[in-house]
Parts: sequence; structure tokens; C-alpha cells
Amino acid sequence: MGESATSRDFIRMIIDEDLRTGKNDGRVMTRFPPEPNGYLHIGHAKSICLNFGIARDYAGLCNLRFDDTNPAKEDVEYVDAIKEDVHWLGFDWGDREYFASDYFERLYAFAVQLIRQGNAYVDSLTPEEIREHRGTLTEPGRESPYRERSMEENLDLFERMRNGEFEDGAHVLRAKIDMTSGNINMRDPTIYRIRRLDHHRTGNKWFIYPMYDFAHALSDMIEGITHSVCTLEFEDHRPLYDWFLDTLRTPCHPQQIEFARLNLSYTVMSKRKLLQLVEEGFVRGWDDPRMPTISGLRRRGYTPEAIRDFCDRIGVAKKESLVDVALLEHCLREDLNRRAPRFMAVLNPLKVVLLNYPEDQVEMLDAINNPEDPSAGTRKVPFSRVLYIEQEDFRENPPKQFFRLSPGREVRLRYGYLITCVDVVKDKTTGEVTELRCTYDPATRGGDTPDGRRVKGTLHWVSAPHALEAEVRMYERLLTVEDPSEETAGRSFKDFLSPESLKVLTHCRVEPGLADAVPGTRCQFERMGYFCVDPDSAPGKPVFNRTVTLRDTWAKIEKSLTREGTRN
RNA sequence: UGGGGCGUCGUCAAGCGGUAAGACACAGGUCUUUGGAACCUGCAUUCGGAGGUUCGAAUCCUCCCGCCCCAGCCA
Repeated sequence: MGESATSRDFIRMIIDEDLRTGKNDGRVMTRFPPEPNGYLHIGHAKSICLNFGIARDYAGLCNLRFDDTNPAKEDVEYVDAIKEDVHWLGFDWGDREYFASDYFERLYAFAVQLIRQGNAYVDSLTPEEIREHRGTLTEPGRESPYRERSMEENLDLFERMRNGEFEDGAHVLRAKIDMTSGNINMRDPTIYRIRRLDHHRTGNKWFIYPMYDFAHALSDMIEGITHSVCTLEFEDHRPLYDWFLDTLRTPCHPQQIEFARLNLSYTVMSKRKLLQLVEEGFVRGWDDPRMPTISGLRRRGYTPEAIRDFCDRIGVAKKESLVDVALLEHCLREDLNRRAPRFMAVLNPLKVVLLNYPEDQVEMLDAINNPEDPSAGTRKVPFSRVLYIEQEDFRENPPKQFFRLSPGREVRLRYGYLITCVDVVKDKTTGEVTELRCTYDPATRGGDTPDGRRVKGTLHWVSAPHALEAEVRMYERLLTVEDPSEETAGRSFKDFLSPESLKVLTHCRVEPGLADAVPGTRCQFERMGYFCVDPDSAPGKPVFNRTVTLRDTWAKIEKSLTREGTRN
């Protein structure tokens, strides 16, 4: 059962009640029903965690079912990607991998039954005429002149639709319900349309394809789903869902329950918009590390554990909400902090020469792999006379509260020595600082101070002759506004794309120990953040993606300092 | 002017007639060889609003206000 500490969501409360009253013989069965027309994103992860989580908590089962009723939009590329993503997230559907298209023959038979019962008819109005007959939100619709066709004629026409005798749009099969209903979904909804198109699974076998409402309700029923969880926008489809099952007097009747889909700040989530980002080249593909897709998050370095934790924490309710992306990042950091091995990497190198360090000496110093996990052990890091430190760790004129390196000041090199800056070398023409001359204190090997003196700053570094050159891709949020759905006055989300969402650093220097890291490897670069080896890496030439920064107290201080400065 | 939903802290979210959990964010502090992590403290006299019922209401009733979804032969 679910955790006692966290209260249960309204869906689990419904299931508790169903179990208490003995509904469904105590069986709990859910399904995750993606349409294979795009890649899964973090919003789908919420649904996946919900559906598979319910099955796990109630000792039930969750099926994976592809809702592949529209061959115009679907593709096997997507079904493969979806399977990979669900597995990667940590869920397993066993052998229960289903496709709505597997049920086409049975769905057809159900449609015939509706015709025989007088509950469906073939309509030969044009799409435009159907729209005109539908009425509006405030005015009732009008019945189609074809509504009272005889059962024989309907049967004949429907069979000929199946046989491919008509062009697209010539006829549709409609449920005969109520053209005056306040719920537009009940105004004789279309249940089959002609599509002379090959389907990615059934090939050229079918000329007609069922619509979502019909196929979904019956697929749920066929699989014996007990609780059919979907998002809010299907709320007013529920009467139709129930109508199909009631009218066809099916042996079981799943219960549709709707919850609010996930919205994340600074993120677009609709498949349509994500597709646009991909197709119009704003990102490099569905798995671009800036994308909120599962494959993008994976490539970025997210862990499935962090995503699952996030989904647990956001809860499930019917209120439409905008979740702060900071929560997702928090979950990630919490997970990575525990498990990511630490390394030193200098992203923007600044050369440091230790004047009093022997010319040819190299020492192998001990470094802790993960302070959160003693079992991770230690490693050796080479130290020599010429080093690199981070450019931002030196300031010629340090602002107050800056306690990193500056002329005359002493800092610690992590696991190394205490050094003091004695000279600054600059480029004569640009004035840019190109090198620092420092002295080191031989008594402070490892970073200890035998005399007990305190140094406020500890910097990461890398030995110049030993360092490995690497490319690091720095990501920022893709969008500049919290809620890109607030498209005002003809502005689209594309107007809010951040020009700084990707910055590539090509001459970074990392510890030599990272030379053999394989793609997907996650680590922390001390003081800089968490990073993940990208598939674009070549042997000896690694490429890293910045997964997420560390919490940066200094950045906040500096920000408030500049605010103060501009105010004065 | 139709139908269906939703309104509790900046953001999520518990609460189900007995006197507002928790998380993130934010602000302070302790500690620290990552300005990381960890730890401590603070953060809704009030639940969209107004009436009403009750000894007692975020929870029940009435009215009002606001927001979201629906007029695909998409899902």
C-alpha cells in the first residue's frame, strides 16, 4: 500500500472505497495509453507513475496500450521510443503490451452491433455540413437528413466503407444520441471515418479507423480495466464513454477518472509545441537536453529516481496548476548528491604557476570520491607546478564578501595546498588576466593547516600537464517566462525562447580520471554542478552536459550586491 | 444566454463539522577542505467573496465573483 505518511490522492480514495464495497471483485487494473505520435515528456511521467503506481500499491496490473487509431499521425519510431522511456523510468508491463489496432476487428463488430440496435448510422454529409449541423455552444444542433436510414442501408454502407469503396470524407459512422445535448460530445459523435492510409501495424488492411472515444472505452473494457485514469479535458467525454459501454451492454464497465495534467514553469509541454521545436530546428531533436521529454531529461543526466520522486511530491488533484521547475531540480540534486562521484573540472581555465614548486615534481594527492558516501572511496589526483583554476575564482578587485583568490590573498586548493597570489600577468593589448603567479605553502599538503589558520576560500583546480581537454555544454532554461501558455496579443511561446539556453565551452580541463567515462555517466564537478557524459563523446575527447547547477549561495550574494550597487 | 470542472501560503498540496500538515521557494543562523551537503529557526489568526445553519465551519446551505475545458471525419 501507499505510504502512510503521505495522504492518498482522490483517485486512491475512490479505489479504497471501491475495494471496501467489493466493486470489481477487489481487482485493480489500470493502463497507460499513449498515442504513438510523439515522444513522452515529464507530463506523461506523472501519468505513468500514477497508473503504474496504483497497480503496484493495490497489487494490481497496469497495461501499456498504444492508442493507435489515427495512422495519419502515428509511427513505429514513436512506439519504440515510448517503450524505452517507460522502461527507463522503472516500470514494467510484462507481456501486456497492447495496441488499440489489435482490437480493430472487434471494434468493427461492436460498431455493427450499434447499427443493428439502431444506435448508429452512416452519415453522408460533408465535413462542413456536419459542422454546421452540430450547432454551437449555446444553440442546439440539427439532425442529419441521413439519420433515419434503414438498418440494412447502414449495414451495407458501413461494410462498403470498410471495403474501401469510398473516398476519404464521403461517409462517416455516427452514434445516434442527441443533437440537442448541452454536451457537444453527445451530438451524434463520429465513431468511424474513412482514411485510405497505411497503418504502421495493420498495413493496408483497413480503410476505416475508429475514433478515440469509441476505441478507448472499448479497449479499456476488452482489457478489463477497472479504473481508467485520464486528464481533465476528457471530463465531458465521460458521458460518451459510459454511453458506449451501457449501450453495448458490455460485460464490464471501467470507471473513467480525470486528474489535472502537469504544467511546469518555464516549460512547454504540449506535443504539438515540442514537435514544432524539433521540426523548426530550435533544438537538436526530441532528446535535446533542453527538452522536457523523457529522452531529453535522460540525456541531460536526470535519474529515473529523481523523476519518480518528483511525481510523488507534486500530488494528484483536479486543480489546474503550474508546478515550479525548482521542485524538479531539487529532487534531482537530492538524488545526485547522494550518488554522483565527485571530480574537479575547470570550465573556464586560468593558468596558475606556483613559483616555489619544484619544476619537474608531480605528486599524487588523495581526493574523496563522495563525501556523502564513504564506501565510494578515494582516488589519486596529480598535482604539479602549473595548474588551472576557474576564471571566476580570481578577482583583481574583489568585492566585499568575495573570499576566493585575489592579489596578496591566500586560498586553499582542494586536496592540494594553500597558495598565495603574488603576481598577475595580463595581456598587454587587451588587459585580460592571462596568468597568476603564486607561492604554495609546503606545510599544507592535502589542504590541511598544521598551524590551525583558517582560509575562507577553497578552489577546485586541475594540473595543466595532466588535464584532459573536454567540451562542456551549459544549459539554461529554454524559455524566459514562467508561463509560456499566456500567449498575449499574438505572441507565441517561440517569442519567449531563451537565446542563452545552450552555451558550449570547448576548452575545459577535467581530471585525467574522466578519460574513459562512458556516455550516460553522471558525476559532480565540485563547486560547479552535476554533469553527464553525452553520447557525442569520442575516446579521449569527452563531452559533458551540465545537468543542473549546485545551489549557489555566492551567486545570490553577488546578485544582491549588484542590486545594492545600482540602487546607490 | 449551453454543458462540464476548479478556487487553502509565492508554487504545489493535506484537510472530509472540533479550532490551518508537509514539500519547494524565500529569509536568517550553526557547521564545513565543495560559498555544496547536513542541521536549526522563521514563513496562512486564515481557507475566492458575502450571507446563513451550528456551541463550533476551509469543511454543510444560499447567492455572487474568478479561472479552465468543450463546437476535429485529433487524442
